[in-house]
Amino acid sequence: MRAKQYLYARLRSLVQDRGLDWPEKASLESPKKNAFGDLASNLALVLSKEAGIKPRDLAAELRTSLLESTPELQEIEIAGPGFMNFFFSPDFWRQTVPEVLEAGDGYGSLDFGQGHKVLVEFVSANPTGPLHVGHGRGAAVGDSLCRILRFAGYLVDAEYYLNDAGRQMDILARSLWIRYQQVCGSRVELPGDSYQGEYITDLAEEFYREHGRGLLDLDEPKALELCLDKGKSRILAGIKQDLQDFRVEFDRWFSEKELIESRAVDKTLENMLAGGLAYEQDGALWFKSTDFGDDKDRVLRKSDGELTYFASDIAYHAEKFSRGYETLIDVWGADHHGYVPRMKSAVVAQGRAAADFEVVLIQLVNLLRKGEQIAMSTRAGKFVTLAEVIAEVGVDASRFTFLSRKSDSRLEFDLDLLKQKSMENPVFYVQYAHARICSVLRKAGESGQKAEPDPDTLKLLNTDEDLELIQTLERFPDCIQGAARLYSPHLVSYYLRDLAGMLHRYYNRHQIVNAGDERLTGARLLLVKSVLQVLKNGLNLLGVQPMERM
RNA sequence: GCGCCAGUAGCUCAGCCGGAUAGAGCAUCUGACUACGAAUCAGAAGGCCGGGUGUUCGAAUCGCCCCUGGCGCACCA
Repeated sequence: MRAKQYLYARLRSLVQDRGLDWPEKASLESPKKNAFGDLASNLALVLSKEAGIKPRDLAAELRTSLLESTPELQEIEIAGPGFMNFFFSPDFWRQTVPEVLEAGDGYGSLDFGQGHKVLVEFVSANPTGPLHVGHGRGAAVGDSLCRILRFAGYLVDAEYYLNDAGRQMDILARSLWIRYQQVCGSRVELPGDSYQGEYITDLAEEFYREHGRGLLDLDEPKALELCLDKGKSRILAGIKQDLQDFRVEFDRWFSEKELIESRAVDKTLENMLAGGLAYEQDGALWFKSTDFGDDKDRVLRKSDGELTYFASDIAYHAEKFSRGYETLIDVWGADHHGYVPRMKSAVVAQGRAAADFEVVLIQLVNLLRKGEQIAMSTRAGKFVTLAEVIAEVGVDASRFTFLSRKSDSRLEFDLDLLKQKSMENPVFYVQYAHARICSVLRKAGESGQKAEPDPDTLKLLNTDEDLELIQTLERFPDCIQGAARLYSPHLVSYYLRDLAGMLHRYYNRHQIVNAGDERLTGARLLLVKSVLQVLKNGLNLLGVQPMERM
């Protein structure tokens, strides 16, 4: 990041000296191959036409003026059709080490978000049953995204939208009511659309222990109301517990029921009708979403007077904006992707830019045991819960795995594999690197070997492995920026695997403690300390614990 | 039928706002512990980037057409 900013500033002023603007398509990136320099740019290629000079000639001119004005640049090579490959002096790179150590837990944090207010809504599972593995993935991604965006300079709140109104809650109440009657010995059948999971029976039995057969004397509506309250609060308490165990925090739990009771939904519909965004037809109220790019108009209020979920979702999102958030991010299951254009059009209809509302889609989790797929069905109550997964493989391995893939592609989650402490399980690879450094530092402490971050000491970090490691540390802020810009936590986990790999390589190649030279040991201790810091910062963003011992 | 996502090494996946010889881990084979943690490392092997076509100096990446798989297309939630 530092090198890039430094070079960008200088290149840009050279471009401006020619009376030109920095072209959109010009790149400045660390190339895949070391031979292509520490940083490489296609600037000359892209600018050539506008500047009226052949790419390689332009590159040569830029090269000359840069080398004269910037001592930090050791060499610039011109390659191929006109790429410029920049090589910084080792001293420039080595400055990264004290920079990391000085910034500490803040290393990698950015002003990229510029205090922009963002609301991330995720999980938002109906409180009709415990969270399962799929919710776990959404929880891990949403939570990690919040952490990353905060680190990147956004003001972020995390919110859980509680669908505690409507038909699903009624079904829950009825399911519980019938199970209760069954526990009391009545011969009533569970309707086909009921929740059939065992947790309902457990709740019914708990209910029985508290009230005996007393509820049987109540009117059915009264009994159902009790069942609804009881079921909802118990299940919600379970969800909250699971999320807490999974290290997922929310700033707010937003109740749909309260939204409706506050008449916010009605008001939103009235406004839409008044503003010509909605119309009545066939006894129903319709949103003219086709005016905003949707492929058909959508119903807001059914002809029987019931609100659709879409109606309360529109009101809810309007409400979020009214609380001052500039960008709304929703984390949804990928099976809801068809809902995205409709929600976008609603946001645009409310006078917001389409980009103010973004949806991160989470693909299915394919749960495996011994290589065999485990079939799941929510309605039938046959699923593996998040709590079970946490108990079996632990929070760290689960979270890291959930965050190790692009969220929009399917994920294989093999319970047996994740319990193994092998390379099949990359979380250990990264945590091991962290623990290894801790161990080295302990050893160094025991024998009183110290690290002094002065320039002369740092100069001893002069091998290829030293510089490679340092350059990777220097890229950490770029990684954060990318993850924040693309809403992609998995980029952080890939980065950490890279960094851990380099550390392991370094460790096998170079002696740190007892390196034979006190100052050399000191220099290497500084280096691994800064690696430790970056591993820690990165793991924190994933919600994975940096272990000191394993 | 329409739309969205995916198709990259035997397996699981990165890379995708165009960039140079396409990467990683696992699995396979060969090596490395009398110094700091071998849960590690070094090396080998492995590819018409689903197929075709266009755009251009340059395409895994962008456009169009097809094939395959998943998911959506309600006055459902």
